[in-house]
Amino acid sequence: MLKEDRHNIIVEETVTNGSSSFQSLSKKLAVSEDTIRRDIKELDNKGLLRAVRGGAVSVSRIPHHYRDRENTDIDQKKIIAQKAVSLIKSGQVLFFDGGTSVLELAKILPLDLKVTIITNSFPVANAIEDHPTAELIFLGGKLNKTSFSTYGNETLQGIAKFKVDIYFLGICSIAPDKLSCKDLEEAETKIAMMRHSVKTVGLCTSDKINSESPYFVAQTGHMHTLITENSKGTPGTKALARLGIEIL
Amino acid sequence: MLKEDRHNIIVEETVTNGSSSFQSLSKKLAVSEDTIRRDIKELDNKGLLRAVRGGAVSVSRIPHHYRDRENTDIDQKKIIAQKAVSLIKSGQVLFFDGGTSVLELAKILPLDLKVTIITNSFPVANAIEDHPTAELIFLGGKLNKTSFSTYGNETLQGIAKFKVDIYFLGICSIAPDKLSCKDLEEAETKIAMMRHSVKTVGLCTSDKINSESPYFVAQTGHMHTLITENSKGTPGTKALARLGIEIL
DNA sequence: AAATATAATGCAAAACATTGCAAACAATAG
DNA sequence: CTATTGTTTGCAATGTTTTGCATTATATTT
Repeated sequence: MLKEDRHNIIVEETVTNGSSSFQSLSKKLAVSEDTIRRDIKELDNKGLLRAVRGGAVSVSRIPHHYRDRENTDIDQKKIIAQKAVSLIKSGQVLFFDGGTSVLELAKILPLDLKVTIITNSFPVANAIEDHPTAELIFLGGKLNKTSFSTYGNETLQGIAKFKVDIYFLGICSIAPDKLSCKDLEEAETKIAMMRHSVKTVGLCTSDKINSESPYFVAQTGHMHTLITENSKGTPGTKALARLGIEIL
Repeated sequence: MLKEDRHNIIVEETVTNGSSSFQSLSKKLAVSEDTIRRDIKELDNKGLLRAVRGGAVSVSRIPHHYRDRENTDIDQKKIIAQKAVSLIKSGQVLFFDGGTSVLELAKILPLDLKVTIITNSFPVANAIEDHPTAELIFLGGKLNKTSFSTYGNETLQGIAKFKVDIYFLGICSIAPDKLSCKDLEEAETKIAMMRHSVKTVGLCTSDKINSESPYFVAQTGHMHTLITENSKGTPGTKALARLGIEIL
């Protein structure tokens, strides 16, 4: 076996599993652990993976604190994303904001869908990068290093240039009367996206229903559809349904 | 058997398997390993495959996708980035374009440097995300899925709002008289960045000197400084130095 | 702090690459 | 037909890289 082949297998193994150990690779490739160690050191230098004690881990463009958030309630978010995707039709233009449920939607976008996605979120952009037919317009602006999205005047002006079909809104907190979030700039972005879309669809794990955050986004009634992972209505969703919001 | 036939078989074997070894080819084609070695060296020169220790690997999965390009000539790019970083002072505002040498510069930016970086490149943005003090302004626009950078009217308008201290220009091709690149939109972006910066610093691995690409960017003379990994001047760099370009 | 596991280092054997050379072969001109 | 030239091929000598093992150093756990 060529060294090149071995390197490819190591990288592949590491990327698909998220990590790999000297032990397992040594057995799998029938070479000593020392050789694997040296291989991984080389691959680390090339930036193809990161060498750690005991083996290697895959390098991810998106840091951990975001990743953690991304992976909480992942099953619920997948259900929500599934429901949301059924609302999208080819040819539409969509706003995606920086929420993690919205990101999940970006990840499962059917490969034959020809849509234009406008976003201020780097993780969303990374997800769409690999999509064959979706077009992406990224909103410029200052970088928020915790949410990995852009904000500020530049971003708001960018949003104002469009009037899109659907805005997929990641919900931080929803009370019976109002939507709110944890960050002033994020709130401003969400407000602008709502104003420049025909229809607003909120994505929300049900634990966020009946919670509040410091920064006001909008009256709940301005949202057209709310998607949660829970199909049978809860008291919270029923109250929102009475306001005329479609619950999915 | 003709040499031509042998070459065809070698390429075919290498492409279908992803790789091939001197040993197996020698047995299969009933010639010595030395001959195979010489064949593969020839085919490598023609670009039909890549010679590696022990055999050859298929060239199909090599540089065309950004994530691969990122890792070619990495050592040279590191040298270039080291030289470039010495030009940066705290307080400056900088344009970084989407070149891979420029990305390397973004990665090694000293942690105490307080600069504002304006870029249209996602990889650069990802690199700067981790930096504690650098501020990042991202230029919105349409996404180019092969270079992972934005382009178009939106991007150009974004650029036009600034007049920065230094533009770090990733060079695709440089001939004695002109800079050029492989993509119309990329060329437009580079032109705009040059116009809206006080000083343009080109980063360029020396194999790109005296090459040409379809889309014109600028007269070479509009660049103030050129950085290559090769410190002792080559005929190519000396010609450029005579045009008044500082060579580092 | 001791015990244990893991990683870096030096080394020698093996695998592989490079170079130079001569034999084999083909093409061309005299 | 023969001499000349140029190319291709295999072989041997020499130089380089890779690899596994033993040793020493460094983390991690108890």
